[in-house]
Amino acid sequence: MIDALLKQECNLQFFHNNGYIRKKCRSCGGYFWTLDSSAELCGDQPCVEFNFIDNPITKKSFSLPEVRESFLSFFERQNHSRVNYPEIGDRCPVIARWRSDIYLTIASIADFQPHVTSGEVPPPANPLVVSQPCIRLNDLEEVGRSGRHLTMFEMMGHHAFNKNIDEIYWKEETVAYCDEFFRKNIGVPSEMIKYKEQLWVGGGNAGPCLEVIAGGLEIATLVFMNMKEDESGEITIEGKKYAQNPLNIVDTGYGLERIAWYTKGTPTIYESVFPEIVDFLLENTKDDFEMANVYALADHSKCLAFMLGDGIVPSNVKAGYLARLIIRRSLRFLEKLELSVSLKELVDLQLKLLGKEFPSLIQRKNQVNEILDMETKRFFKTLSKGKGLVKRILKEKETIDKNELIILYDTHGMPPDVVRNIAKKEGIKVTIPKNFDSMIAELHSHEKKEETKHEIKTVLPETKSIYYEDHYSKEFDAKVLWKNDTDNGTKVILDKTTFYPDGGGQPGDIGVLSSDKKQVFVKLVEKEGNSILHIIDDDLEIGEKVHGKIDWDHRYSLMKHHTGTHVVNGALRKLFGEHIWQAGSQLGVNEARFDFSHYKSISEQEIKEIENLTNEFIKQEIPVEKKVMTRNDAERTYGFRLYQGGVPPGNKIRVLNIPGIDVEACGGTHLNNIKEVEKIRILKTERIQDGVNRIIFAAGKMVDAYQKEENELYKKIVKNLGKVYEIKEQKNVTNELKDASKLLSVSMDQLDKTIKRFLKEIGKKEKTIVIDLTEACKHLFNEWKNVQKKKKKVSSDEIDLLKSQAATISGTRIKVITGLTEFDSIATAGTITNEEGYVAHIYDGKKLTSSASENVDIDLREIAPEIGKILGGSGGGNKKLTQCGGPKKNNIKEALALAKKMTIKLLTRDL
RNA sequence: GGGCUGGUAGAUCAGUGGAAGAUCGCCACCUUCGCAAGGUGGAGGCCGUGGGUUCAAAUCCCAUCCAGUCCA
Repeated sequence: MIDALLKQECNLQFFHNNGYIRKKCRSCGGYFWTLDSSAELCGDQPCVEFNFIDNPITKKSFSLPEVRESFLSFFERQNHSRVNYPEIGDRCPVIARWRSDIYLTIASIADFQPHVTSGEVPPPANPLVVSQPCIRLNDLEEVGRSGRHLTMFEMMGHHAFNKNIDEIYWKEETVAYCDEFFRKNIGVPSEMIKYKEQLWVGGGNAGPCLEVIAGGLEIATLVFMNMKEDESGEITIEGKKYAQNPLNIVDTGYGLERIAWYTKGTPTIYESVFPEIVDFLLENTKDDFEMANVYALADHSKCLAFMLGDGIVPSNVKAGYLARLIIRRSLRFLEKLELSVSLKELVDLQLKLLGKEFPSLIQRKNQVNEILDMETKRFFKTLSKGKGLVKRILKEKETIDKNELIILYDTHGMPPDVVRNIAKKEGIKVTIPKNFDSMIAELHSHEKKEETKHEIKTVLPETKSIYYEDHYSKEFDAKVLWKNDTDNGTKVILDKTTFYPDGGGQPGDIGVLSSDKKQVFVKLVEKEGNSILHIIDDDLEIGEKVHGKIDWDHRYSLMKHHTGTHVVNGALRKLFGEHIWQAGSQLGVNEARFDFSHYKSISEQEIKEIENLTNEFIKQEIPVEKKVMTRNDAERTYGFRLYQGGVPPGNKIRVLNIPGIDVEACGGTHLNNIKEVEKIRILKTERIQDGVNRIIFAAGKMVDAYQKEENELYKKIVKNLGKVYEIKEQKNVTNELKDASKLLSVSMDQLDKTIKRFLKEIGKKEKTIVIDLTEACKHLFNEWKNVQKKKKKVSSDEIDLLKSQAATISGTRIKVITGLTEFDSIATAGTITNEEGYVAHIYDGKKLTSSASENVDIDLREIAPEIGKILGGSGGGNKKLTQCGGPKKNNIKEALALAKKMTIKLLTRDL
């Protein structure tokens, strides 16, 4: 059925007019179009070998920029527009910021998915042409070895989006353009080109396609995307049903690097793509090396130049992990090649070479350098830690089996071949299972949780959102359109509202709705589609007219925090660089938290800088622009920077612009001028993940509230300390509290409690004069440590005193001691019985320790539980040392008496 | 987003419920013309933090913070 479909779909007038004939490949059975009537093979791999190596077919050999420019300008002449974005120019970034389903840009069409391809958003231009840098990590192992795989490549594409079948152009023109481009611009003779019929499937779409093959190499793919996955579709492909797509999309992909390679005919693609880098590596490597490693490293370093240059921050999550993966692979290739250059220098060279064609990359040079430095250090630290681990395992077990290899890699990041090398040096052979990678995959394959979403679709009346017309509207009149009683309360939908629903990190409004009869409280506001649901604590009737009023203090504080978040974001970017990107955000009435990508933790100094810059911005009293723009206009004007908080659906997006500071697509409610934020104070920063930091800050009045709280805590602590420490100066309260909690290694809310405890435990009476709180805490901590030490070190006077109370057991030479001490009972009893001939039972107020000298033949475990019982507990230990205790501390005399009695009984048993 | 580790002396790490250890480093002394090395002795620990279980917790349980690592 598919064969028939393809035959019909690919039966183009172009082929017939130009003398092409349709043939069936003798090897793979696929159909292809060719001018060569004697051709029996489709020309694709593996049916034929490459025949352009060392034998370039074109007259001219093309460099990458030459191929790119030739392509772009050819299609410009055919009325295609180049895409263009501020900051990066004629392309999209390699990190797919506008998409939530993939991390990396994997094809030129990815630039336009999902909104353009679904028909929801018009294309930025139609038709258009782009040379899109792409990254694919699927065939990582093949890179460098196969001679043709790359992780980073450019996919050139001319795209047309047809609402009707062929309003722009469709199959005939596509093939004609392609033919002309290859013939006239690149110089590929027509008779060398074969068009192979295929079915293309991917990302929920499908369509017929023609693979353009020359010299055994697929140099372009022309996809005619006209189907989409649909349960009620009539065409079945690979078990899934497809129906007609509302758009007929021309999706072409021309391999920039492959075309250059084809014109140069070098042994592998790598010499054609980065000749300078390959040469550079060869100059700097030692004699004995594998060429595949040179190629892979050349590729990876270019990939990194794009990843890091486009702002990916290495991390253990998401796209950041992919960057780290490539960094670590590169570092290992560097080691294997024994190169005298660092990864940083290598990527730097790549940036230098790419700078002309991709100027935005080189602007991030400093951050890229710093990131690579840090990542290199981190990797070697991991390796040296792992090395110790491997050696310890070898010492213990003298072998490393597959389970240990898996643990070493999965938990400790030790690549198996590195483990093998370490073991080899120790003279132990380790075999790596062939299916190691799949074993790791298997390990992780059970982790996915199936999320079942039960979407009950009920048609709800729509609500008009007043808050967008005026972010400051506080009251309104409306009518109840719908209601539903649930466990959480009654939900009502009004015809219009200014209650903001919970979403996008901004909590919903609270307030009241009043009718003629009563007033109900709005607890929660939710959004479902285009309806806004108010969850109320009482009941309202459908059709009732209500007057709504939101809790303005609540909302205004949220707005301050929301606009404040954007200002903080802008300040961070200004201070640290363009790699700063929102990773999450949650607003509150009291405070807000903002997560962002950055490659290191924020220092105390930096916190001050962020705070200062943010407050400086606020003082500039910049008006906030709120506007609704079409997606294309917004992207053209502001770039992908817009999508900080995720990608909004639809063609119209709300743009919040604080000129010169920050611009984002944002559906929240905002202030009219940033001066209304008043001030911002950073309460805390933390590193929530590798490569992701969190700032928690307060805005407006809440700053004072936090300051007040801190002042109170400070006063309380100083008062407690006052009995023992006379504090002369009050310095910066925040800093002093921070220092104190750091010093005592407790969190701020534990500070008061801890200081109280320490004061009690040192039992100090006399007063000490100190400069400030910090010094008082230092002093307190040292005193406390001394007390702890003293407790463990028993004074010899105490020992002598106790020994003098010893009673010799009649008929033996053994002395028994029972007594109380201020010192640690274990230490005391232990010290006594270091000398021969003693049994000691010592109580220190917490527990009773029984200890016997080495030469005394006694099992104290017979005694411990018995005397423990008297104290209301139990006891145990080993033969010569037991401990016991319990809550009934008043019974201690009785317990000690029994201990003595039982000791005598046990020791005189055999007499 | 999910999984797995680890947090004990300045560093690297032992320590599976009963008196906190080893190695290196540090300090002092001995040995030496001096250094390296060796010998003897010593200092250095809120066992990440908070709770719980227990007569008793570095150890078991829960939470939390920090660090590492793998996967999507």
